[in-house]
Amino acid sequence: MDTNGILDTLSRCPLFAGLDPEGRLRLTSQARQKRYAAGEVIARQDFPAPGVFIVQVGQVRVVRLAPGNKEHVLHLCGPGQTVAEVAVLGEFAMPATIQAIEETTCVLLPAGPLMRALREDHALCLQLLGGMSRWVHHLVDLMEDIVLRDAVERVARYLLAETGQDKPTLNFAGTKQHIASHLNLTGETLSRVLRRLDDAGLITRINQHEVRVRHREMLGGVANGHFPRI
Amino acid sequence: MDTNGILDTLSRCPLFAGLDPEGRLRLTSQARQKRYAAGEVIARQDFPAPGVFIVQVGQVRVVRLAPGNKEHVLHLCGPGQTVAEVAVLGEFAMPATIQAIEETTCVLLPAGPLMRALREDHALCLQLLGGMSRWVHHLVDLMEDIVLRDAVERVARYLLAETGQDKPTLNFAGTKQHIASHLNLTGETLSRVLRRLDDAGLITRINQHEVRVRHREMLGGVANGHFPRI
DNA sequence: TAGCCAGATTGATCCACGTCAAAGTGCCGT
DNA sequence: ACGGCACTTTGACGTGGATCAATCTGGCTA
Repeated sequence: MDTNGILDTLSRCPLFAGLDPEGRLRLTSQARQKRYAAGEVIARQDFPAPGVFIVQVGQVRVVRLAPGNKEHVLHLCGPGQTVAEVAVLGEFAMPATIQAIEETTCVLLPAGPLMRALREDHALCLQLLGGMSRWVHHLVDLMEDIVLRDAVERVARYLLAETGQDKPTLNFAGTKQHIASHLNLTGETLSRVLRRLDDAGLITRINQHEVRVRHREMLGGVANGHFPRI
Repeated sequence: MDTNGILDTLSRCPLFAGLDPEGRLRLTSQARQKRYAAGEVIARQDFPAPGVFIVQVGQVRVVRLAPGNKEHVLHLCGPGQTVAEVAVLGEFAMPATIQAIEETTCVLLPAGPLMRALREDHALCLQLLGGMSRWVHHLVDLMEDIVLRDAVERVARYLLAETGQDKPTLNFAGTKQHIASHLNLTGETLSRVLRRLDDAGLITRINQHEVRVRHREMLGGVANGHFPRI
């Protein structure tokens, strides 16, 4: 087992980075590395969480499933991010399914040892508390987006959040459907919105998987409800 | 200052009930009791959180405000429930406004002392971690409701959640607008939905403020997408 | 290189819910 | 008992985004 790799992953992960090396080492000894194919389900909604997963390589989606083939992508996670903390720490069934959307490797910190570590390690406890607050904050923001903003605003905000003026190009991880679902849109609507933004000259669709942001500040205006007259 | 009352409130509050009496006492010594008129703002979005509030008497709403006079009620809290934990523990600005919707008294645990206590008291830390997970869980559920279910289903679920077969009658706290906003509906739509459910015989609208659930299991069916043919 | 297939795009149509407007209801103070 | 006022209910109408149904695109296999 690649103990060094695991240790390394832990120190790169915001949730565990603040820990003292000794505590990290203790956790590492219990951890396992897991590999998943694209599309594979990592942990299933309504089942107990096997532990906390830290994404090492690849991309993972957290998706809530509901009757009638409905689904909603709560979160898209890349390397360094953690999933399933909530279910583990709250000791309830997974509120959502975790699925790899490309070939992915994760570190799994099994629930039992983690909870035991938690009972002893105060620093770890504080770290996780912070991480959890950030989760709530993120969810509230997501909620605001979905409830209070229309499609164009949501897409504009997403584009701004995922790019910077140093890195104006965004290439979509996985399918656009996943992104659309994350923004609570259909693929069709996302497509149409991107077209409108392109027509307005705010972005350029380079190809199916890449978009370049042209005017950040104007896009910011759109995100706040001022779509330029056509 | 009513120290006994505060201690009592803490032991009744799920978040602090598990604490040993000594720890509770320490917290109590720093706590203050506050009284608010109906409609008064307790803590404002985007400002630092003064501390954690525990509702003693009355009713409080947690509401997210957005440009364009838009708002969304994230949570309605009664006695024993806590608000603002997230902002305090995550050490960021309040993601939402807290407002009394009737005459209300709260216990305020100021942020500084609470964080200091947190650094020393491991049990407290674990308690809060659990509470936070429950918050996330609640938000994810709320999200599912809003994103994946239609108006009738949401109202049906709300009615079921707020009543029991021993207590089939629900009387609305505050205005119906607040409830409607919580379910991401307008007052008008809520009104229409209640009427339809009444017409179908599933509930009875006793008066403007009270509803009686007649057929729990049928309402459960409605909540899962089977509205009876008219 | 042709052919295939998943996903993306575009257009046409639909519908749940919001918005606006007009009663209706019930509570309060005088 | 009478207004007045805030909230609710109901109706008429508009619309954003979903749905359905063709193409279109681009990567992969043979």
